[in-house]
This record gives sequence, C-alpha cells and structure tokens, in this order.
Amino acid sequence: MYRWGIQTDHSAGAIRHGGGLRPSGPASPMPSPPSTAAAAAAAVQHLESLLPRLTSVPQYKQFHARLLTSGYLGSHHGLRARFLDRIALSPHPAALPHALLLLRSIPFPVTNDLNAALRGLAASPHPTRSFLLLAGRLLPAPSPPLPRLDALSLSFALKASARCSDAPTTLQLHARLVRLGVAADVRLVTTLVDSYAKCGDLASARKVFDEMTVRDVATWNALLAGLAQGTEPNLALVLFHRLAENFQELPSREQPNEVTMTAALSACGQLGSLQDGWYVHEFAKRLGLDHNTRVCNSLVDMYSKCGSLARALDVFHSIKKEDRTLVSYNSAIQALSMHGHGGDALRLFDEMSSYIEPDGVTYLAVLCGCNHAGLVDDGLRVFKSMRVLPNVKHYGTIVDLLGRAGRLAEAYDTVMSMPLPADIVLWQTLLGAAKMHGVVELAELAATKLADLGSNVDGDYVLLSNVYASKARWMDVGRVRDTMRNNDVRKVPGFSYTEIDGVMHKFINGDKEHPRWQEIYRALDEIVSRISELGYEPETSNVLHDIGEEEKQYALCYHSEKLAIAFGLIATPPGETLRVIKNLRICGDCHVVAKLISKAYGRVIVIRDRVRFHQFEDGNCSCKDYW
DNA sequence: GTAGGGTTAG
Repeated sequence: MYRWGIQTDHSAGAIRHGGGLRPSGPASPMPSPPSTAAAAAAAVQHLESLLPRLTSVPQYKQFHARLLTSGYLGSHHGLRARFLDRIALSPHPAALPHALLLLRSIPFPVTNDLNAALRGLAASPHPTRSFLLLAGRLLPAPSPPLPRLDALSLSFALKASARCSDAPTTLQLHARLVRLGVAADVRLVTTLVDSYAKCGDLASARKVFDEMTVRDVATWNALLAGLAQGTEPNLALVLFHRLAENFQELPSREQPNEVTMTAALSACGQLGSLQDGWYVHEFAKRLGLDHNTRVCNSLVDMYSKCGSLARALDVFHSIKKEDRTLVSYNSAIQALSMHGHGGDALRLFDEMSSYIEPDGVTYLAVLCGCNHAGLVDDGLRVFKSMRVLPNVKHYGTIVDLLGRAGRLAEAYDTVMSMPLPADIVLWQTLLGAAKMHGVVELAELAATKLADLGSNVDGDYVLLSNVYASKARWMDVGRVRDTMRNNDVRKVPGFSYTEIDGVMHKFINGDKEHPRWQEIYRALDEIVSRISELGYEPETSNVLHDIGEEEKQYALCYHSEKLAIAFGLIATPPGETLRVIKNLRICGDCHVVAKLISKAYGRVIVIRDRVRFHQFEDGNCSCKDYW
C-alpha cells in the first residue's frame, strides 16, 4: 500500500480547486487511498471516466498531478498510456509538448507510452519528429531508455512517413517490420502499402500488395486510392476491374465497399472516362451502394469531369437534403462552375449557406464559377464576404477575374497587397491578363517575376512575345525568342484524348502514331477547307517558333485537339456528341475551329481543358468566349 | 482497447 502513501489532502485540495474536471454538482472529495483491491479498481475507473472530459491544458496538468500524487503514474500502465494518448492527440498546441514531458519523466516507459507519443507526433503538424523519437533523439538527455517497438509503433511511424512523403523512411520501416516478424499483420502491411503509395513509390506499393497472401478490402482500397491519386489513374481502373470481375469469389473481408467506389470514381473523373464511370456506377448499384452519400458525392464529381453535367446534377438531387454534406455541395457547385453555369453555382451556394458553413473549397468553386461566367461583381462580392482565410488560389481566381475584365490596376494591387507570397501561377495569370489587354509594362514585370521564381515554360515566353508583337516591337520579339533558345525552355507537350466505344485514343500535337493517322489528316484537310467557307482563317499568333507563316499554320492545324475531333468525326455516326479531353488549356485557334465544326457538321463537341468545359453547339461555345 | 483504405481545389 506504499504507493498510495504519497497522496496528501493538501495536493488533493490543490487539484480539486483547479476546476473543470467535475462534470456537475457540488465538489466531491478526492478519493482517499483505497484500502482494498476493489477500491483501487473503482478509483482507476473513476479516473478513466474523467479522461474523455479533459479538453484544456490546465485540465491535463491537473490530471497529470492527480496521477502523480495517487501513484498511478508509475503503477497503472494502462491508465498512464491512455492519458498520454489523450494529450498527445489533443489539438491544443501545448498538449503534445506536455505529453513528451510526461514521457520523459517516466523512468522505464513501456511500448504503449512510446506509441501514444508516436501517434501524436505522426498526426501533428511536424510528423518528422516521430522519427527523431524513434531514433531516441527527441528527448533531451537524460532520457529514458526506449522500449521495444511493436506493430503499432511501426503503424504510427508509417503514417508519419506517408504524411511527409518520405520514401526512404518508409523503406526503412518496411525493413524493421520484416525484422520484427510482423510482416503478416494485414493492418500493418495495409498501412505500408498506403505509405509507399503516398510517398509516390507506386511500384513498391504494388509489389507489397502482390506479395501479400492475405488481404482485406482496406488493402485493395489503399492501393486503388494510391494509384488514383498518384500518377496512375489508368492502373487504378485496371485494379478496380480485377476486383469487380472476381468479387463473388473473394472472401467477405475483401468485398468492395463504398471506399472502393469513391477511389475508383476519382480515377474515372481524372481520366474523363464516362464509360468506366458508368461501369463503376452500375457496380455500385449492384452492391446497393449507390445511395451512400459519399459515393454520390464522388458520382457528382465523376459525371461532371466526364462532361455530363446533367447526370452530375441528377445524382446530386437524388441525395436527400438532410443527407447532403459540405462535400456534396462543393462537388455540385464545382460541377456547375466547370461547365460555365456561374449563376447556378451562386444560387446553390446561397442555398447551402443557410444551413452548412462553406469552407475554402466552396469559396474557390464559387469564385471559379464567377470567373468562368464573367460575373465580376458577384465574384468580388463573394470574395469580400469570405468567412475563411483566403489562400493563394482564392487570390488567383480574383486576379484572373479582374485581369480578364481589364481591371489590371486592381488585379496588380491585389497581388501586391495580399498577405501571401505570389506564386508562379499567379504571375502567369497576370501575364495572361497583360497579354489579353496588350499592356507591355505589366507583361515585362510578370515575366521578370516568373524568371525569379524559376518558371521556364514555353507558354510564358509566348505570352510575352505576343505582347511585343501586338505593339510591333519586333526587336523585343526576337530577344524573347533568343532567350527562349538559350534557356533550354521546358515545353509542356499538349495532348488530347477521346473515348470511342470505350477505347481511349490519345493524340499528341502533330503526331502520326494513330493507326488511322492518314485518314485523320485527310479528314482534317477536308474540315479546314469546309470551315474556310464559313470564314475561318488560322490564328497563328499563338505559335512562337522560328518558322515561316505557312509552317506556323501547319503546327496549328495539327494541334492534338483538332486531331481528336477529326478522328471523332470519322469514327462516330453523324449527330453523335464528340467528347475530347485536353491536358492544357485549349488554344484560341482550336476554339474557333471547334465552333465552326459544330456548325458545319451539326455536332455537339464537348472539350474538357485543364480547368473547365467548353460545349460547342451550332457555332457557339458555352464559355461565351470568356475563358 | 490501442492501427489500415475515401470524395471536393487557380
């Protein structure tokens, strides 16, 4: 009973008057030293019941004192570890340091103590500190000897290496996991797959997955989501098909669930593959998951990114109002914005604001919608009314909005007065605005800033050169071209793809890789002569090469989106909608050509560029030429 | 009892 001896009435009183721990009612006396095992158990149980109610640092300290004075800190490892867990995961910035202080005060910490601290560090804003703790370097000497690690310790450490995309550390932890003999632990190895994927090492993630003899659905989902969010949405869909085609033979623990659907739908959206998206939707229906709110949110996003705003909105409206979440609204607003329906996006934003607090994503989607629809005043009004701190993307939208509207001074002032450093995209936005309105000084300033920030892409040079060209400053045009030649400029290759009968066809500018390239080029020549009758003249100012006018026309004529449209025209029956996806923004000439083709051939053409959709119909585009 | 997988972003 020695261990109860350190508690005194004095310390108990001091703690009691610290306030805050009692849920209600009059002050209850601190428990006196229990004299029986039953009383001790009751005392521990009482303390346990207080744990979930600890919310502030003074309360943590008070509880800490209580553990100290009662002796439980040294004697009751379970209670101590749960307390450590509680403070290590507390959002309060002073809580985690206190947890480490506590850990350091324990003469012989056990694995659970270490794990609590690791878990807290892994979830903190500085996950790398968990590696310092593992290396025994976080706790200043004299620090307690580290206990043996277990599967949980590695799980938290892998979470940390995933959060900081630290592939070498994930590899090291993989080795430790094998040495520790826990390589058959499904949960741990799933975390490993996830960690490899989030570090960008998709090959290792796949290898670990393939070598597992026992998996469950989370393992599949970890790899699927990793591929989808990494650089391999195509492989994600291959994996999904492998799962979906054999799911009836899989054990129940591997049955696909709503997480599987959201990850797969994300891949479909990135690829713009309506065919795959449709397949995933049908599969979700088959499993009875198509009314799950998160699945619906992903469906809204998928349909919108695959060019079908109507289906996106159908799914959104099928979600019962009380089931709609912030993400449901964000996805729907984003869908309307991308498709140029800024007014509808604003109305949906107003509707949601009455009962769901918008976040940064909501505001960005609405602002983007205002931008694409040319709703300058609405955009500025929404921006000024923002109830969250704007980030550089919000400023970017506003700068674009003002710049396109010709309000260049305001756009520039916004950049100079914002409380964040301007990034490359922001200066590119200003450069684009300067080009649009032919303002040389601003273009030069933006180009200088871009060079300072290390941007070296061909688009920057083309814009600057075009500004000079518009003022007939040919010497400067030549100078830009020389700089471009000397600087080893990075050219972002433009490519487009289109889905015909469920098969994706990819085209790169001027490429002849497609098996039917000769037919496609002939069709394009025919198209050009036909739309020339409607007044088409190539807009060659977007080409900056040291080549003659005729060659410029050639370079322009075989832009990837034109190849994709031409192929669509010859590969589909008359009247069918053509859908094209481009990795960059559509160029001005292709935009004119698409409008004329839609009229001359009576086709609806939907083009998704890097930021939005253009729907061409009867000679007009849904963007109203404001993009 | 303690751990794993998810959707929205210029």
